[in-house]
Amino acid sequence: MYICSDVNRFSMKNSQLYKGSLTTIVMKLLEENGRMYGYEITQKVKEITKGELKITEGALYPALHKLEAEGVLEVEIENVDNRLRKYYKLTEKGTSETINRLAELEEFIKNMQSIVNPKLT
Amino acid sequence: MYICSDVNRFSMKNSQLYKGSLTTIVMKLLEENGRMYGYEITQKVKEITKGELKITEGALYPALHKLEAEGVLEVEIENVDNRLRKYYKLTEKGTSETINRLAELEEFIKNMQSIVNPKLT
DNA sequence: TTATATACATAAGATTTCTATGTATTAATT
DNA sequence: AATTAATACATAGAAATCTTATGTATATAA
Repeated sequence: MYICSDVNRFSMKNSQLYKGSLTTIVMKLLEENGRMYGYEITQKVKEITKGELKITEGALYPALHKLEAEGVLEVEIENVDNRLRKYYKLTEKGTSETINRLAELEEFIKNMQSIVNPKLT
Repeated sequence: MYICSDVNRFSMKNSQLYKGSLTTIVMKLLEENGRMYGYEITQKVKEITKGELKITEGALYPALHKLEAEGVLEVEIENVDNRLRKYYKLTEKGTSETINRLAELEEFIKNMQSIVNPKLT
């Protein structure tokens, strides 16, 4: 019988703000690191944000599959220590898409800062 | 007969990134301006972001109703030029919630910048 | 031997947002 | 005079995304 030991498998209080930013984060990390597999992405994000953002598997894997279906990512399956790994990397299309996404992110951050701190604008 | 003249009533290419930030934006604007009505909020955001972010009515009005139901906002209905206006302002609870939200927003922006620009971290 | 870490997956439900439509008044344009 | 645009609210259906929960499987640490 399978027993699920639910310790730290999920994010707990991820701010609503992160909604909509998952694919941008994934694409940026892949641009930076060449290729990564799903689990590695979750760990990397946790590390970068000092544990503040925990990407859930239920969000990540479907997102990766969608990006692959859209031709943004391509996958290489490997076997490491008898364990399956699916390495993802940006396609050519994905690379140019990432440039757009990062520009959008910069604009977004600028706009949010304008709203939060209208004096500086 | 009613004819809908659909010019500029909706946002067009709002980045996915804005998903999840609507209530934070609304709360911050109300903290800043004391009280505002829905239409005013849409115009203010358009102005602040120089037309880049256009809040849709289909998103805003349900969000305002929900925040009111949660006790974050309270409403004062007024009649101006034969037109209905519903002014919203933060409740006491809403004011303290806003402080939390803005802290979360700062963290979020910091984390997103860490991801985009890992060298500076 | 039990739990944790690694590594994938999907389905149900909740939530949010977009698109489209609806009503109504006033102001501007043609 | 008639039409369009602007002001001001509203809601319903669909789409998209994310959370929660569950499932399978191997390797390692306690």
